[in-house]
Amino acid sequence: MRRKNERLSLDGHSARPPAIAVTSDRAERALSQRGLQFTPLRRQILDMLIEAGRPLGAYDLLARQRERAGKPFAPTQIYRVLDVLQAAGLIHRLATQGTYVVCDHEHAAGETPVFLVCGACGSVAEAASTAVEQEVEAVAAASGFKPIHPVVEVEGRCAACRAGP
Amino acid sequence: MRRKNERLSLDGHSARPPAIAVTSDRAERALSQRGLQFTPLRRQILDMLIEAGRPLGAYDLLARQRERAGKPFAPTQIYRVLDVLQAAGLIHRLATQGTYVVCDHEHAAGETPVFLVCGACGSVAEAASTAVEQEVEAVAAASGFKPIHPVVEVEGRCAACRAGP
DNA sequence: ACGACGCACGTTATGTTATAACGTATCCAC
DNA sequence: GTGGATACGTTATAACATAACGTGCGTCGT
Ligand SMILES: [Zn+2]
Ligand SMILES: [Zn+2]
Ligand SMILES: [Zn+2]
Ligand SMILES: [Zn+2]
Repeated sequence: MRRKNERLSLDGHSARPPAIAVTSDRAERALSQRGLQFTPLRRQILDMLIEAGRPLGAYDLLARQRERAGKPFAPTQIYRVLDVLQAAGLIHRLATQGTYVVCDHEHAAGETPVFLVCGACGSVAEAASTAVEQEVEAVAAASGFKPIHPVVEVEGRCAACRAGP
Repeated sequence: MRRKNERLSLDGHSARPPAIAVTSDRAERALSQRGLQFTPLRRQILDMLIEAGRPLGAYDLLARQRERAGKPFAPTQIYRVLDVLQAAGLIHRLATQGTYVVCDHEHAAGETPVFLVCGACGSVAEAASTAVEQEVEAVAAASGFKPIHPVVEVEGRCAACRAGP
């Protein structure tokens, strides 16, 4: 049962900018749709994640923000910003690592994000798959379970690390 | 005796042998195949997870082991045991929760474990799906990524919680 | 004007999960 | 008997996350 409506928007290696650039406009819209604002602090945290081009931990962001602002910051503040950005669909949390990464995609309903995490170089690529979503749904349906938030993270080896040292 | 996981764990599409109980024999075999031993400490931790019938955190296990032994234990010791049991395929770590749960299945190659986590009652059912494995493989192949360890955890509502309060 | 409300941010403290680094003992192959 | 692998003990620290409470500010209904 091969589904042909698969969308595989894979955006290569994390060193490169995302295919769908996360712009101020996108963030602005995503937040204001929810009655929230794209404040300077939120912009700064999001910018850090964009610039890093890879997942960062909350305390990593905390340290960078302290440098950047020259002021003390508390973990709480970072986590609050991360919660908001995540709720707005601008970033994802990687459960296997406890890190946060910019979202590459405009997610349509019926698509599950799939994260390809290279165990060698640490790069993470985000894809979105309707087929994975459907198969997960099938597994859940078999036990009467209703999926709300599927998490799919795959540890493995990226193309670059398979090719050379 | 605590209520065991209900037999929700089906796999996607193919008939497969029913989930097996985790016995001492299974543990003994799984470990010795790797040149490791099923020591008293390892047995105790595994037993706790079996008796609990649900995922437990490392520090939860630590506290129980301290009670049980009347001796002080260090987190390191627990994590070492968990690492060994996980490597032997006897338990799984749930990344979304930071907890550990006994494995329900004899996993065949080509099957991805799928965890159905009820956000209402906290129950976790394990399933195994070849279809999910294949679709994840397809997504990975599109970017030259080689999957080694797929993680699939689905937050949602279990059959019981959908039925009534 | 005024109060009630929601959002955004600041601050202090604490809780939870996981690993580093080093030491001891045992067994077994060479 | 030396070296390697396994297993366990101990101390300390790192990394991730939340609780609880307070301030300021704009908006809205009255
Ligand atoms: Zn995304
Ligand atoms: Zn790589
Ligand atoms: Zn399993
Ligand atoms: Zn439930």
